Amino acid sequence: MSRATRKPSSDAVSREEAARPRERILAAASELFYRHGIRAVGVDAIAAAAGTNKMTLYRHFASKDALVAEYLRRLAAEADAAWDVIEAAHPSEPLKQLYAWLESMKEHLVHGDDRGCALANAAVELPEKGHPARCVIEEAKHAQRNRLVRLCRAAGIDEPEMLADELFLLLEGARVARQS
Amino acid sequence: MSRATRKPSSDAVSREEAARPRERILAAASELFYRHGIRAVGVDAIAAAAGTNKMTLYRHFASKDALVAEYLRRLAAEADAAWDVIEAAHPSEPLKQLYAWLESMKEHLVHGDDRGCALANAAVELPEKGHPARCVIEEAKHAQRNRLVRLCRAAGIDEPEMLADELFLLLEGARVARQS
DNA sequence: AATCTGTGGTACCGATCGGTAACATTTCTA
DNA sequence: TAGAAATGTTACCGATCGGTACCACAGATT
Repeated sequence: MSRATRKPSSDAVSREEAARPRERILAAASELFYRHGIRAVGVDAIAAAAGTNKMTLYRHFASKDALVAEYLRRLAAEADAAWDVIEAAHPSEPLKQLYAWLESMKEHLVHGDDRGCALANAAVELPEKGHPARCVIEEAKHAQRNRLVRLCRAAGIDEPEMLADELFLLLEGARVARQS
Repeated sequence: MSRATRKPSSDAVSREEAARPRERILAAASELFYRHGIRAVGVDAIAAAAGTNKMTLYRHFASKDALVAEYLRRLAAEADAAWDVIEAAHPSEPLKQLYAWLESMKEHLVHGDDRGCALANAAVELPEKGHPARCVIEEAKHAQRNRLVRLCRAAGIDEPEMLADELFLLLEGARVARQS
């Protein structure tokens, strides 16, 4: 009805908040994919939620699969950025970084995020080997685990890989258990 | 082409192996749902894999959702039966039961089952609150956890709920991590 | 003013989905 | 053996899916 997505140049604010269609589409897709599942959301619904239409969507993304891949790539990048923030907050204090990470994970578990890990969910919904999103998922998960291992090692823990795997699996388990 | 699903009465073997359509449909659905995901499998594919057709499927199940619910109900029942087998194998030895359970879980993780927990996957694919399958999933997961808690308590463990939750989450995490 | 690019709008395509109608066929049972 | 019940077969329905063609309209550039 009363959308105000027009005239992005005359309004300095809308340049930032009602960003270019590509960003709005990605934002809408993120929310809908996470909340309702990837296969449950059609491209029409995404375009509508982004305040645009299907054509514009397909001008920015070659296919729905490409959009899904980009959605997961963004998630992986955000997770990596969160790691960087924690690292910057406690420079050269790996143990504090570890605690900060655990705290942030706890926060995600307690509030919101009641649909678990978006990457893991995507892996469940897209089991086909050749899907362009699968390699994104696997790479991201490996990166997360490696980063955790590195941190445990830097913290001087005896068996860094053991603890990292344990934490990693516990976190994944908690996220998947929260849904049921 | 050369299906031999006819004449179940004249052949004593086919009475057992090529069972009634309802069982064949459930078996086919179980395999397809687990391997490719629930939303990715159509009723036509299930009927074809079961050596029958869509009409017969709909004579035994009111809808696809009902079939999904029954599929999950069967899984929960099988898991419960596995518990009973372990319990019967080591009567009044809860610690041995616990080890046997861990061993069987390890077995499931190492061989096959590379798509994780079917119930958890279903929870990811069917996030809608009102879906008939959701209550089945939640009830089954609660039952699993309760049984594990009871066993830990019977084994004389100090904080049975703590250990049970830890094992439970680790298992869920391992299963979901195996996919990525 | 003319043009070019990005976007919105709409209508449409072929495929597939869950689900049903109607009828032929087989199998069980009385 | 005759009828009842279950199954097989085919065609179809409306809805939705991912994806595209075509044209109108806006803003920026020259």
